[in-house]
Amino acid sequence: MPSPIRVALIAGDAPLRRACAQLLSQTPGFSCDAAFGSAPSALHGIAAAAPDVILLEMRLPNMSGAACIPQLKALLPNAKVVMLTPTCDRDLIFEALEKGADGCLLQHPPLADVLRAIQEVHAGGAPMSSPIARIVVQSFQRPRLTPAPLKNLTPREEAVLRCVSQGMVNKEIADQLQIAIETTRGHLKNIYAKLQVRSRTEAAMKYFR
Amino acid sequence: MPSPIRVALIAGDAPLRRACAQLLSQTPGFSCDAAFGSAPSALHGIAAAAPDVILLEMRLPNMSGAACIPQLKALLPNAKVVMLTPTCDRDLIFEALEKGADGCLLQHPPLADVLRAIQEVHAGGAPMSSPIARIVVQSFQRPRLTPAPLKNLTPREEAVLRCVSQGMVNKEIADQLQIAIETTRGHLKNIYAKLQVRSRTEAAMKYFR
DNA sequence: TGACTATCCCCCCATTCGGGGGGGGGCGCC
DNA sequence: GGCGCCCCCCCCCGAATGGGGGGATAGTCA
Repeated sequence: MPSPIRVALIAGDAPLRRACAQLLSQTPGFSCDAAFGSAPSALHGIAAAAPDVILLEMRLPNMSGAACIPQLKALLPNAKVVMLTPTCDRDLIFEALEKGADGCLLQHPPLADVLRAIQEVHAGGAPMSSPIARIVVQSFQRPRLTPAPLKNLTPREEAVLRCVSQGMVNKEIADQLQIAIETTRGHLKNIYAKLQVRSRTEAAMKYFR
Repeated sequence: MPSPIRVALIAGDAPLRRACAQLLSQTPGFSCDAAFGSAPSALHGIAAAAPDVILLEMRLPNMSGAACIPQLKALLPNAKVVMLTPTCDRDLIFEALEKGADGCLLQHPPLADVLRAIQEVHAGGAPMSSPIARIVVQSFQRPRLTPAPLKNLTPREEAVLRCVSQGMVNKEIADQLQIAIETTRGHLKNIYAKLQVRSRTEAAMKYFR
C-alpha cells in the first residue's frame, strides 16, 4: 500500500479548515499534517510538515493567497499548490496561476472533489473546478475574438504594422519591405485611419493587445 | 428524464470512431447522431445532426482538426467542441484552444473518461486530460519569468511607461501625471536606457510583451 | 467601359521625438 | 557631511513623425 499523500492546509476560514482537516484525516490514502490560519504562520511552520500538496485559500487575512505561492514554492519546491477560491474572479485566478498554482478549486460546493483534486495534482495534473477551467480555456480564445477590426487592413498594411510593432522606424520598415519611405508613411496613414489611432505606438498596441 | 446529450464524432481513425460510437449508443443519457471520417464530410453533414457536443480528432486527413473549429462553430454556435489529441504537443493544444475548442482530451487511454468529459463540457465546463491541463496551467507561469528586466524601473518611470503603452503623447502623459513635459521626457530617456530601446513604441512593446 | 481598390511614390509643414547637455531639492545610507 | 538615487525642471538641435495635399499603375468586378 502506498504511503498517504501528505496535505497541508492554509485557510483563514476556520470552518473550512476544520472540515478539510477532518475529511483528510479520515480518508485512507491522505493525511493532514499541518493546518494554518494565516500566511506568516504557514511560511514559518510548513517546512517541518513537508507536505506533498498544499491547499491554499485565496483570501487570507493580511495577504493574498496568491502572493505567498512563490515563497511556499521556494520552501517546498516539490509541493503542489491547489488554490481554493471563493469566486470565479478572473484576475484572482490568473494571478494565482501566474504565481505558480498547480490547481484551482471553488471552495464552496463539493468538498468531496477536493480528494480527487489532491490525487490529480499529486499525479502531475492540474485540477480545476469546471467554471474555472472554462475561464482558463476562454482566456485563450479572447485574443482571437478581435481579429476583425484590423482585418480590414490590406496585406501590405499588415506587414507594415507588424514591423511597427517590432519597434522599427519608418526607414527600417522601408528597407525591410523594399519600398520607399514615403510609401511606408502612406501605408501608416491608412493604418491609423482604419484603426482609429493617432500614433504608431497606439497602432502597435492594438495589433498586439 | 432529461433528453440524451447528442454527440457527433469527427475522427479519421476508424477504430476510434467505431469505439466511441458504440460506447455512446450503448450508454443511457448519450446518443451518437453522426460520425464523420474527414473535415469536409463533417462540415457538409453535421448541421443536420445538430449535436450538442462534437468530438473532434486533432489529426484529420488533409486538414488539421483545429482548423475546422471556426467553421464548426459557425455552423453550430451552441455546440461544444472537445478535441481528441494523440499527443501532448503544446502548439497543437494551444492552437485548438485559440480556435475555440471547449475541451481537450488525450485520445489514447481511457475512453470511459470521454463520457464524463462530454457531460462536463455540456454543463459549461472545460474538460481536459491531466497532462493537458498541466500544460495549460504552466503556460500561465512562463510569462512571469521575465518581469525582472524592467523591474529596475522606478515607480515614476513605470507610470510613464504605462501611459506610453496606452498610446499617450508626452503632453498627455505630463497632464496625466501632473508634471512638466520636460520631466516626462527625462523619465523617458531613463526608461529607454534601462530597457535598451530607442523609441516609445519599442518600450511599450517590451512593457506589454 | 467606368468605379473601386491596392500598391506605390512625391510634396509641404507643424509638431513631436530622441539624444545631448545643464540644473535644483529631497531622502536615506554609510 | 558626502554620495547615490529619485524626482523635478530647463536648454538646444537634428531627425522622425503625423497630417494634409497630389499622382501613377495595375487588377477586379459589374
